[in-house]
Amino acid sequence: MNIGEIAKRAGVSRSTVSYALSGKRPVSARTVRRINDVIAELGYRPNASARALAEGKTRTIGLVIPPASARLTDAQLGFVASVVEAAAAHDHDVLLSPSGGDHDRSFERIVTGRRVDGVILMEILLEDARVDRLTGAGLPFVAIGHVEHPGASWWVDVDYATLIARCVRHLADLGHEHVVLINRSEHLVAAGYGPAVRATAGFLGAAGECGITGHTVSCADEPAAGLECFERIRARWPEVTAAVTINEAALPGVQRALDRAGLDVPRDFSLTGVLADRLAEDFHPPLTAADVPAGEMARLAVDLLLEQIGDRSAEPRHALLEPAVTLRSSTGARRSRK
Amino acid sequence: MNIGEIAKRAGVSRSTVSYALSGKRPVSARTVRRINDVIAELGYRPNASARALAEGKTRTIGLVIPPASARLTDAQLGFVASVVEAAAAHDHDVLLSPSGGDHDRSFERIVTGRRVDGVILMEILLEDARVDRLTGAGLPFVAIGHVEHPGASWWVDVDYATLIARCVRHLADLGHEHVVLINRSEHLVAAGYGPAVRATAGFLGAAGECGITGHTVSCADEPAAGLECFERIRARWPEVTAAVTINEAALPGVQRALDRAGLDVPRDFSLTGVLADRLAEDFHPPLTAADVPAGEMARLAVDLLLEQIGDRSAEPRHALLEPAVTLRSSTGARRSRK
DNA sequence: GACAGTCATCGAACCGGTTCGATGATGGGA
DNA sequence: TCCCATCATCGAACCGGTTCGATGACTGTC
Repeated sequence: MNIGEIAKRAGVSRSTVSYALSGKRPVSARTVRRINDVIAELGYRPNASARALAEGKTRTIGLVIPPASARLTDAQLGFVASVVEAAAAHDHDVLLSPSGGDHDRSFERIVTGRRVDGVILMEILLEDARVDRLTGAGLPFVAIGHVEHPGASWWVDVDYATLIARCVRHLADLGHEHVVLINRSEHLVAAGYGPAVRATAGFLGAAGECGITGHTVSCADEPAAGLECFERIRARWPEVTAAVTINEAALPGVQRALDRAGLDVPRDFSLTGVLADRLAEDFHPPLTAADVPAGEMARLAVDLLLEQIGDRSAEPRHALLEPAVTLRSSTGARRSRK
Repeated sequence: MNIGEIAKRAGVSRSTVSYALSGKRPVSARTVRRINDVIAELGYRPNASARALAEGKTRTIGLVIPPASARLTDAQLGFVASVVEAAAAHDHDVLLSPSGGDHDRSFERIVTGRRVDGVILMEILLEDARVDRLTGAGLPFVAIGHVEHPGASWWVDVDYATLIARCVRHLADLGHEHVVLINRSEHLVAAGYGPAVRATAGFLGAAGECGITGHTVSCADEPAAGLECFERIRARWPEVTAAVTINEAALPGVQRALDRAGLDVPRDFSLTGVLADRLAEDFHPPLTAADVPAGEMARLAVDLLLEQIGDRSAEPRHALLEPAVTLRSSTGARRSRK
């Protein structure tokens, strides 16, 4: 069941079989046919490890995911699936590696064992040790999200600052004067998680420019936290008439809180933010929001990575996506209170 | 940066370095120390492909997932993450392969390329060609779910039939006489997806035994479908006072429909089923339900797979989990109507 | 009919590990 | 003092592919 066996049965040398399969040198049509017949008969497939060893290419990319303990969000899940599909479309496989927590052995295995040709790094922090580690190891990689000073690196990200700012301006245009940002968890903000930090910056900047009052709150990535968080907002800042959010997981809780308070969206309260289209559309009413296009980001990341693998000296490239804020039904003009 | 280089700098042969690293033959303490010093200095790590080729083991397991087009549910997502963690705990990596749709090249690559030592197969159908393919190829595998006639194979599953039957009996005990099963999508039922089919069987069987009326409906795996589905149920069978479900994704829609209809749970309507604990707890009120313990199943599957890989002639084993139906607050005695 | 130029194929080396049998050094016992 | 174990280490073969330089057969030309 190896190439030598095929060669023997076809009456040729091992190298001829190899060339017949790869097409890297001409082989007579008759010989190719004979070899193919034998291969079909025996159901032969080249051994991936042997090929990887000889070629120095594994045709595999590593995908570094957050550990299971930090429950993956819906968006992250979609991203993983899309990366796998995009890689499959290029005949590449995907090796998963949890990182963070105590699972850094896995990350090290991937980085130093030449198991993969390159890596896609999810959930980048503004300062991220893994980025330095990969740069140091000389392993091609594409980051999802970008560090504070990206320098010469490859990455794909959504421009949270700009998109959140657009949401704020949209609300200001509708007459809202007191708005709140429902951010991701305190922990992520403290750790310097890009989207959380940049959303805050974009929010406060735009609120200042528009001359309206902007409050920010952190909220754990769970429905229960969303409910609790929204009720706290109502209690603390009753004058707030609109919210902006990037916290997808908290959304069901926010929905529940709105229902419970008897607030009609958008008549009594407006809600918008940066969220996967699917979630925005599942809300009642559907949310005016900018998409987080996980599928597109995945495809882009894989394309960039393969480009980099193909030409190790290529100029670093990146993509900062700015999906449009899609108008749905969750934002409306502020009504005078009382 | 290869073993030869280490050997040269440490003044020993390649085999000595190999033995020092693996400990498969004794090496003098002095030599080990010298070798380790050189390795630490150069940051050497053995090449995984070369090792896999020589050992005939890749230390990698394949995880066959549904294609991204069939959006993964929350439970599936958690399962993937848990498999990766469990494998990492045994110093194994996980290679992902979407299957179904037009992505079967990827599945074939995994199966025939000796890229993995074994496979975990998600989302088994009652008749599943992939099971036969793997059996034929002689590649160790553990199925999540079991085919109709499992024969001598390895698998892990939740006993949907029994659990759903328990839910029905629980409702019957509370006095409910007209209950409905909210199943997964029509498509899955038709394709012979185990949980959907077995849930139906368990539901109808128990309803018959208890002498109550049981209706079944299919529902796509989306919140919107859940809402629509629940309203159809109310219109068609107004006498129904309780529902059993295995459709996690439809839950938010069901919740919305209950709210909209002004039904109080459990006073006016009871709801139970087989669902991930997390989702059951996020419901309002928290659902009385049996858990789908994705993490435990993942760990079990990995353990079984590694056992099988370690001893290829081991007797096939399987696990049919029967998590308890946890009483929360969503089921109550039927009130006489009107 | 000798010669150059293709074309198809072969053999050997290589990728970077593991493993087996052999060998030399050391020490203990008779 | 000789012999035999034991211990540490070495060299070579092997895993299953790819790739390079070489070789022989065939074709066409003058």
